[in-house]
Amino acid sequence: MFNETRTHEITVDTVILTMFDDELKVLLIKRHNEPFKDKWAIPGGYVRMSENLDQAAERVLKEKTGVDNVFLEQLYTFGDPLRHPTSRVITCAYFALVRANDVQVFSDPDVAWHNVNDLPPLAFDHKQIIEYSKKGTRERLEVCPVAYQLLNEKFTLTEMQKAYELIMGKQLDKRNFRKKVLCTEGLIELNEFSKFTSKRPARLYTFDKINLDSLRGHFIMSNKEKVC
Amino acid sequence: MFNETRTHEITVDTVILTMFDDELKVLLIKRHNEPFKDKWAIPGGYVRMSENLDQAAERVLKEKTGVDNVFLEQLYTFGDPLRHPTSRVITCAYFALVRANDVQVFSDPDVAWHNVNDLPPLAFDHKQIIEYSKKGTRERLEVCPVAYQLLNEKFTLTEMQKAYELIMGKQLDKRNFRKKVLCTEGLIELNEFSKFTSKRPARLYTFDKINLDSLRGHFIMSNKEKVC
DNA sequence: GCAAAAGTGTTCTGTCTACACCCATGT
DNA sequence: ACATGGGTGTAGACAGAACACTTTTGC
Repeated sequence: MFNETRTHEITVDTVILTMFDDELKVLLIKRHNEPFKDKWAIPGGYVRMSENLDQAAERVLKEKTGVDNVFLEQLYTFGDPLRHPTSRVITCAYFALVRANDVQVFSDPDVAWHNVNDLPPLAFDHKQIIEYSKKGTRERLEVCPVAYQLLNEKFTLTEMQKAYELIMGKQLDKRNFRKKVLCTEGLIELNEFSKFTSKRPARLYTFDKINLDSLRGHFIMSNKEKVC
Repeated sequence: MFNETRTHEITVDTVILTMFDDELKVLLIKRHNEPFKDKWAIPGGYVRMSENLDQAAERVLKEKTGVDNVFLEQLYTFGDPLRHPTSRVITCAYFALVRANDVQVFSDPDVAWHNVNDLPPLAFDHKQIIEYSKKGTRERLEVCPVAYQLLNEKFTLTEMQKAYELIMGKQLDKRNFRKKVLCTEGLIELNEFSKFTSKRPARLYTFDKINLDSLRGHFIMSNKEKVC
């Protein structure tokens, strides 16, 4: 079926997650061409010869969303020979957490946010890649407060708790959550309160940008639901 | 410097770790050709068109060590345009833990085990890849008992503790270690004792093979030495 | 009998979990 | 005054860390 040459194509695919309407959303683009015409896919593109993988992922993210300088990490590389029906494409998957407000609005109906837990039919192995991302985001969040990336610059603790709950896929106890999060390094309590609420105003917090940068890094996908 | 075509080469490189002489060792091969002639490198090879990345890594491992059916996981993909001085090679790095006894002996002086903490000059970005592997192995071990893969089928708890200590890079308390490890699922206490010791014989243990298989999986490299 | 490694429990401390009521504001 | 979401503390369970002596064997 294959001739054993050395030529593969390599792409990056980016799982771009955001939060609104009380749901974790992933950005999908409807394909106009074969293969998988009219199926939805996560944004991706070929890696250029002059850029490294991180740069390629950043470029793709920027091109598709206008979003820049965010939490973006390599997730896993998918290289099944049959993942692309007509050619041999190996893809290095990245995932990103972005603020919904930062993303340019799309007039194009073929670019849309979808609930990560209610996906339409997807092209290639993109369903698997999104599942990996959900797991990766969860594991990442257990280790550092990446959920900030989903929130506005100033946010309430209730908003942050919502972000945690969506990523972790379970409800959290309000008091325990606050106790834990309030001693997170980099979290800054502001003397400002949320307006435009018809209820008691909530205190606003922000997150130290210096620490945000140090969130960037690499990590390994682990398989916690096995032995021990 | 580069023309922006879509042709890259893709390889897998495998960090093969084992344990003997009270050291964690990595298998290195001395290069006979440019680039990096006479430098040491981790074993790698091109991904064939008919195989997926896991299969390519398994094949490379098998070719270089004769070892089969071991803990082997994807680590990270390295794609800096300058990582290879003369062409554009993206490499998907894997790491494996193997039993020293299972590896075929090498008559070739250009294939050798080196202490992971005392490496000779390495080709490409292989030093970085080995550093990633050390970290990845550590994180993996915190989650499941992969250290078994370094030990003989029957082993003493002291031997296992040694493996943990080498991977974790620190000494462990004997009593705490045993308490924790004795309730690991899959560990089987044998009614056999180590011979060939001039001291008190130690009880032997083994590990359930069914559980060993479930060790295989994917995981994400995380960046614990930052925020929180 | 002594050298050397094997084997064995308890206490303390910090972290995670469960859980219910009052507060501040807008309408 | 009431409806709504904001905000707060304590007690029990559990996991990890610190720590020292006795046992078994070969020589």
